[in-house]
This record gives sequence, structure tokens and C-alpha cells, in this order.
Amino acid sequence: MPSVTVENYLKHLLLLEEETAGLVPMGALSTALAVVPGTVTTMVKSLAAAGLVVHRPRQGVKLTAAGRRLALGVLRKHRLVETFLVQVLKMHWSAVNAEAEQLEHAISDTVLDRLDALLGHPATDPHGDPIPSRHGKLRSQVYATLATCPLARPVRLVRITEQSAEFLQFAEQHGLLPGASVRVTDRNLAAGLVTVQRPRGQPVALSLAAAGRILIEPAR
Amino acid sequence: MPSVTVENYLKHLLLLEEETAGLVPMGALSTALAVVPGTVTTMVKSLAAAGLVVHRPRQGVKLTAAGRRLALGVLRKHRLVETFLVQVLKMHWSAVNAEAEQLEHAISDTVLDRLDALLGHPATDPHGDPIPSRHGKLRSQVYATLATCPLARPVRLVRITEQSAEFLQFAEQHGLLPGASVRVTDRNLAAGLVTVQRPRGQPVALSLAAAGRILIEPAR
DNA sequence: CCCACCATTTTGAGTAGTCAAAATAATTTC
DNA sequence: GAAATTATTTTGACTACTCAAAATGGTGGG
Repeated sequence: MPSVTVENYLKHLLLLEEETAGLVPMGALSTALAVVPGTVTTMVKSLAAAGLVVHRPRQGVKLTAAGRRLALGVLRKHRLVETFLVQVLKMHWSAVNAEAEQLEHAISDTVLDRLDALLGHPATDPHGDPIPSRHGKLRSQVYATLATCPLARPVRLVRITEQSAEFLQFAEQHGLLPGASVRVTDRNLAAGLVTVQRPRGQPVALSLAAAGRILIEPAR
Repeated sequence: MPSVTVENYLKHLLLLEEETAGLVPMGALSTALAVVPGTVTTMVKSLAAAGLVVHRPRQGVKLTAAGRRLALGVLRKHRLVETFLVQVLKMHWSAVNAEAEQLEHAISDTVLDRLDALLGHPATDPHGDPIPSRHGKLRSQVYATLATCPLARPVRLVRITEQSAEFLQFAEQHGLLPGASVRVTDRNLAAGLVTVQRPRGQPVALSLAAAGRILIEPAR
């Protein structure tokens, strides 16, 4: 049974692979896990010895099939727990990431399956992040974002790929929730600013970086 | 924040204090925690240094007020989680102890309070074990047991103080659940055997030790 | 009273994970 | 193409736990 630490390394590696071409650099893992780079090197070597990752020295890491399977299991727990916390315990979506961070390592597959059934086998968590299936399939669709979509056209928010409580609270305050329909009215690359208009309400200004974390699809 | 290990030492110490007069011997903790006695000595010394227990060398340990407060918090989490697993996720009462053993260390006070509210602030868990209140009060009533109660009189089961899945499955199969009404028809001290009769059904034979783990009160 | 037995404590050693800081390699810059 | 910068790895050390096995202290029987 992998330790909490191992589970965390694998989960973050999976997350980083999603947004990285090729190998994940050690530094990226190091900041994601909030440990010093030397620790990551040591740890990655032992994960490699266990057959969970492939380590190319001075280049980076990636998951093996076995590592990926484990990581997907952890991610599934994380996202189902988040969904449970919001839907059943009525917690705020900005608070559940931190909670799930702990619970994902303590919940058994048995309990998880019950939870999944109770929730009606949801496809995504409250942030719109896809929940890996019981057998390790992850529907990982490529979406446009508020930083890249065409101007003026109505778009529907599908996913917020940013877990910080502050950002999520900000987003909710301005109606930027998965499912909401908005239009990007202006995008100023020089200033790095995106202006978003929702049906009834004030326009909202976002940094380009923030806008890039909000995934969308053409509305209707 | 106390480590999982510390939480486990404190919780088991609390449980052992309930059934021990005076200090808890090191050996008892050692078997409860499934570690060798030397480990307990080392660990208890560090808990004592942290002000969580009092250690009288060669005699035993007991919780300080601070240690007890922490232990009650863990026990509350354990028992509320058990209740949740049975009442909401419909798990079998014989399986939930093992699950709660893990979850009790991962669940935050916030989540716990929501769970408590969802369950309607239950006073006991599915085994009849009292749930410590949010402020660390533990209603710890002294009950008679099937090993000590008068013969032939109808009694109501209130609590099963034995967590092993096998025992709980056996108990359920014979209708020995909290709330059930039964009568002890025979008690053979020489053979160490207790015979229990429930309203409609075969008589059940139990060892004296097992009978002592089933707490009762006079029925009506 | 002494000896044997039991529980407990000590000692020495190991594992998992971490950091600080020095060493090394790769990449960019000029 | 050397020098400077940046990322990564190494080294040495520390914390929190754990075990095996030897040492110690009490207790109870003869």
C-alpha cells in the first residue's frame, strides 16, 4: 500500500503531466509539493526503483503505467470526495479542495464506490474537473479558455482549473461558475487583461493568467 | 497538529482507561497498538514530554487533561464516521470500524460538524458506543452485561463493546443488535457458557467473555 | 530471603521522508 | 566559446517512528 507521500507525488505528477508536454521537470514537482528540489530527486529515484515513474536525470519524470493507475485512483478519490462535500454536506466549493487533500488518502475503495453510487456516478467534480472512472479512464477533453476564445460570442463555462480558495470565492462572487454563460467583450494583451460580460451584471476584469484557468465551450 | 501515530496512542489510551482501574500498563497499550513494548515506552516518554500523558515508570500511563481532550476528539470522529457509514452509505456495521480507523485522522472539524448535523447529532454509534460531544463530554454509563444480568428477565441490548468483524457478524446473525430484547436463560460458570433466548428464534450460546461484551439494561 | 518470572526499559540499528548547502551539469548570454 | 545563470543532484544531517534483543526492576513462591 503506497504511503500518503507516494500518493501525493504520483497525483501531482499526473496533474502536471496534463499541462506539460513531455517530461515533467523536477522543479515543477518540487513547487507543487512544496518541498525542496533535492527531496524530489531523492524521492523520484525511489519511485523509479518501485517502477512507478521513469526518471531521466537532469530532464524530468513521467509516470509509468503502474504509477498512472495509482495516481488516477487517488485523483478519483479526491474529486469524488469534493463532490460529496459540496452536494451532500453543502460545503462551499472553495473549501473542499483542502479537505479532499486529506481524505483522498484515508478512504477505501469500498467506501468510494458507495459514495460514487450515492452521488449518481458524477462525471465531474464541483469545479468541472473530470472524475476518473473506476477503471482508470480519464475523459480529458481540450477546451478553449476565456484567454483564447473568440470575442463577443456567448460561451459556457465548463471548468475552473484553479483550486485556491481565494480565486474560487472571487469567481463565485462574479457568477463565474461551471454552467454559467458569458461573453468576452475585450481582451487587452498588452495590459494582460480580459473583460467578461455575463447576462445580467457588471463586467468583470480578469488577468490573462486567471482567464486561462477558466475553460469554456461555445454556448448552445 | 498531532500525527496519526500520536492520535492513535491517545485514542487507545482513552479506551483502555475506560476499562482499567488506575494506570494503564504499558503492555496493554502495546497489544492494543500492535507494537512491541519497547516502542511504547519510547513513545510514551515523548507523549509525556509533550504534556499529553503522565508516565509512572514501571507502573503505567494515563492521559492528562490535554491528552484526554485530544483523544475525545479522535473518538468523536471515529464514532461519527461509523454512524455515517452505516446510516448514509448503508455499510455493514461489522465493516465500519476498520474504515473509521483511517478516516478519523483525515477528517477536519468542519466536515465533522456537518456530518454530525446531517446525522441529527446522534448520541451513539451503530454499536451503541457513546459519541463524545463536540465539547468533549463523554456519557459513559455503567451497564450490566449478558454475563452479569439476572436470569430469565427480559433485557434490552444497548451496546456491543467488541469491534471485530467476525464477532459483529455472528451477533447480527443471531439478532443480537443494539435495541434487541432477549432473556438469558442459562449461565454455566463452570463451562463458561451463557445461553440467550430471543423472542422468536433459537437459543444462542455465547462464551462468558463474549457475553461480557454485550451491555444491556432491564427491558421496560 | 533468594530465585525465577514477568513486565518494562534500554540500547543499537533501520526506514521513510525531509532540509540545507555544496557540487555538478546544462543553457543562455555576451 | 568562455562566463554566468539556472536547474538538478549529491552529501550530510535530522525527525519520527519502529523492531530485536539485552538489561533491569519488581513480585510472588518456595
